[in-house]
Amino acid sequence: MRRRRPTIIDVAERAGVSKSTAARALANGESVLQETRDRVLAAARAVGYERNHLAVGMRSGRSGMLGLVIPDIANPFWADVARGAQDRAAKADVSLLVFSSDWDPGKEESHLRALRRARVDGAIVNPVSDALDDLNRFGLPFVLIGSSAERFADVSSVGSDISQAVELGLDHLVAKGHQAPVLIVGPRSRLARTRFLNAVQRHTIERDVDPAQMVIEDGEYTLEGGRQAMLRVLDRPRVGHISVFAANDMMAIGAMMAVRERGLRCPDDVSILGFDGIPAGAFTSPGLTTIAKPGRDIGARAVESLFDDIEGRPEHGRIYMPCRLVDRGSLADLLRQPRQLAG
Amino acid sequence: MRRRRPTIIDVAERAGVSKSTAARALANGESVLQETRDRVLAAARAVGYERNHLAVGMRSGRSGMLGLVIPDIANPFWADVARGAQDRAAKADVSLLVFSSDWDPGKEESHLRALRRARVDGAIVNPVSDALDDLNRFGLPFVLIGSSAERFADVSSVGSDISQAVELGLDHLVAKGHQAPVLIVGPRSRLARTRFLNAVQRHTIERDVDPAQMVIEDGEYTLEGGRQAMLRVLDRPRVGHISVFAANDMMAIGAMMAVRERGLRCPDDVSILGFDGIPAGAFTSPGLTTIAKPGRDIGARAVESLFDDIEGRPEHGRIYMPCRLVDRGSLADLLRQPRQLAG
DNA sequence: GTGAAAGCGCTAACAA
DNA sequence: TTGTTAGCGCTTTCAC
Repeated sequence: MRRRRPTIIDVAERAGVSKSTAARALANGESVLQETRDRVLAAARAVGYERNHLAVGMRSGRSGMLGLVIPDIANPFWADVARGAQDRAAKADVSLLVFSSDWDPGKEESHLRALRRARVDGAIVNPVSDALDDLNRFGLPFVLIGSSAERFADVSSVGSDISQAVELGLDHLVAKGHQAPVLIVGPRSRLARTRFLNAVQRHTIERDVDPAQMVIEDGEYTLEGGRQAMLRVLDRPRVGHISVFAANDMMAIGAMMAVRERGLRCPDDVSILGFDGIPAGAFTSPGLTTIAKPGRDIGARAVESLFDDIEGRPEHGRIYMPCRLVDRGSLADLLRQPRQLAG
Repeated sequence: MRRRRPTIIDVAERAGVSKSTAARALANGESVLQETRDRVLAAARAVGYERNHLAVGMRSGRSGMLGLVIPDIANPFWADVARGAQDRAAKADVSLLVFSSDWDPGKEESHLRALRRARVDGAIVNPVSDALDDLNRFGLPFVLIGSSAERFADVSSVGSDISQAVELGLDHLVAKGHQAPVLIVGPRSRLARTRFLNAVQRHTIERDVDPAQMVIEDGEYTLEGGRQAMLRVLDRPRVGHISVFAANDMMAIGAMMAVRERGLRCPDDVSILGFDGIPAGAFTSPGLTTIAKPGRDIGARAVESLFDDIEGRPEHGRIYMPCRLVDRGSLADLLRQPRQLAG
C-alpha cells in the first residue's frame, strides 16, 4: 500500500503556517523569520517532503531537464560524452535525458519529439539528420556537438579541435620517421571526413610534404570499414614500411586486424595511428597509438554552453576542445631502425 | 525571439470548440463527432501544438518518465542494457532518465533523489549501496537488475541466468579437454561472486570433478584486477597448460595481458574463458571466447517488469535471461593436441 | 513577515 | 456530443 507523497501543504500544516510561507522558507529563506524557517524545515524533514519538479516546472516554465541525443550510446566515446554531460548537469541540479539515435534519422526525430514533449529546457544534439530545423522552429535552445555542427551556422557548438589533433598526429608520425601516411577516412557523405582531410592537407603542406602523394582509402566508421580499407591498401603494389593514419579508432583496429590477416605485423611492417581514444585501443596488441578526444569535457562544456543559451546569453560560438596523444606502441620508430625505412 | 508555445487553448480557439473537446479529440477521439475531431486535429497541426507532458503529469500523477541507474555507462555491457531499456520505453511513449553511479554510493543516492524529484513513475536500479530502502519508503515502484538483486527479497528483478551461463562455460571447457579451470572472480564483498562460485561448484560436482581442487583468485572487476589475479596464478608452481574461467570480460582481458607480459601465449600456454560479451573481446588477439549476457534484452525486460509493477500487477519474481557462448579462439583444444595436456 | 489568491496546461467529473 | 468547472503542487504578486 503506497502512501500519498507529502506536498507543501502537508509541510505548511505541520509547521502551522500558510503554504506560501512554507514555499518561501523552502526556497531561499528570504523574507521569512529565522524561527519560522526552522520550523518549516523541520516539518519538511519530518513528513519526508520532496519538492515536485513537475509542479515547479509548470509554474516556472522550466522543467529542470535537459536532453542529449547522441548517435550511439554503446560507442565508448559517446558514452564518455554522456557521462561528462550528466555530471555537469547534476552539479546544477538538472536532470539529463540521454537518447541514442543509433544512426537512425527516424529514431533521432522521434527522440527530439520526446524531448519537446517532456518540455526539456534545452537539448544537446549530434545531428544525424536535418530534423534540427524542427527544434529551431519551436524555439528550443540547443547546442550542437561534434563535427557535423558546421552545417548549422548560427548555433553554438562544442567539438574536438580536429586541426590541433591532426597536427599532434602528424608531429608524432614525423618524429618516428614516417613521411606521407596512408589516410583511412570515413564515407564521402560525412562532413567529418572533409574536415579531417582539410586539416591533414593544411598541416602536411606546412611540413613541406606534397599532400598529393598521400594515398586515401575510405569506408564506414566501423571495424569492418577499416578492415576493408586496409585490405585494399595492402593489395596495392608497395615497397617497405607502410604508415596509416585512421580517422577513427574503430577503423584503426579494423586495419590492424587486416594486417594480421595478411600475415604482416604491426608495428614491424605496418604502423597505425588512430583517432578517438576509446578504451578498446588499449586491449589490442600492440596497443593502439591514438589521438584521444576529451569526450567527458566535451559533454560538460556542451552543457555549460547550453546553460548560457538558456539564460539568454547565447554566444553562438564554436568551442574546440584540445586532444592529446596516447602512445601505445603501434608505430614503428623508423629513425632508430633505418633498415626498415620505406624505399 | 521565441514564440510562446501553443497550448490546448490555442488549438481549441482555432477549432472553435472548448478546450475539453479539444482535449478529448486529441486524446483518443472518443465521444467526439468525427467532423469536430478533424477540425481539432487540423487546428493542432496548424498551430504546431505539442502536448505538455509536465501538465499531463501533474493532472494524472504520471510523469511518463522512468529512471535507470546503472553503475557505469562507459562499460559496454551496461550501455547495452541502457539501450535495450531505452528502446522498450520509447515504444510505450515513455522517457527514460539514465544515470551512471560510477560505483559511487553517494552518487547513486543523489541520482535516486533526482529521480524522485523528477517524479519518475518507477525506476530500474543496479544497486551499489543500500540506499534502495529510501525508494521503498517513498513507494516508488522499482525493479532491480543484476546479481545483487538477491539482497532484496520482495522486489522484482531481472538478470542473466548465471547457472545456465556457467553450465555453458563448463561444457565448452570440457569439450576442449579442460578439467578444473582456475577461477578468477570478483571481490568477496560482492554477492555476484558468491552466485558465480555456487553455480560453478554445483555444475562441477555434476561433472564428477572435485570442486576443491579448483584454484580461486580474486580481484576488482576491472582490467587491472584480472591482470593482478592472473600474475598471482602464474607465480604458483604449475605443470602444463593452464585454463582460466574469469567472472567478467574485463578481468579476462586483463588476464590475457598478464599472460603476454610473462612471455606466455594464449591459447597455446593458457586458455581463457570470459563472461559478459563486451565488444572489446573481439579486438584482443586471440579473440576472447566468452559467455555473452543479453544486455539489451535485460534492459527491455526490466522495463516491462516495471510497467507491470506500476500498473499494479507486481509479480515480485526474478527473471533470468539465458546467455550464449561466443567462441573466438582463446581456448586451446587439448583433445586434438594431447601433447599439451596438463600433468 | 505572513496569508490569500491567481494561474501554469491539462484532464476528468459533472451538466447541459 | 459538447461545455463548464475544479484541481493536480507550486510560486508569486498583492494585500495586510
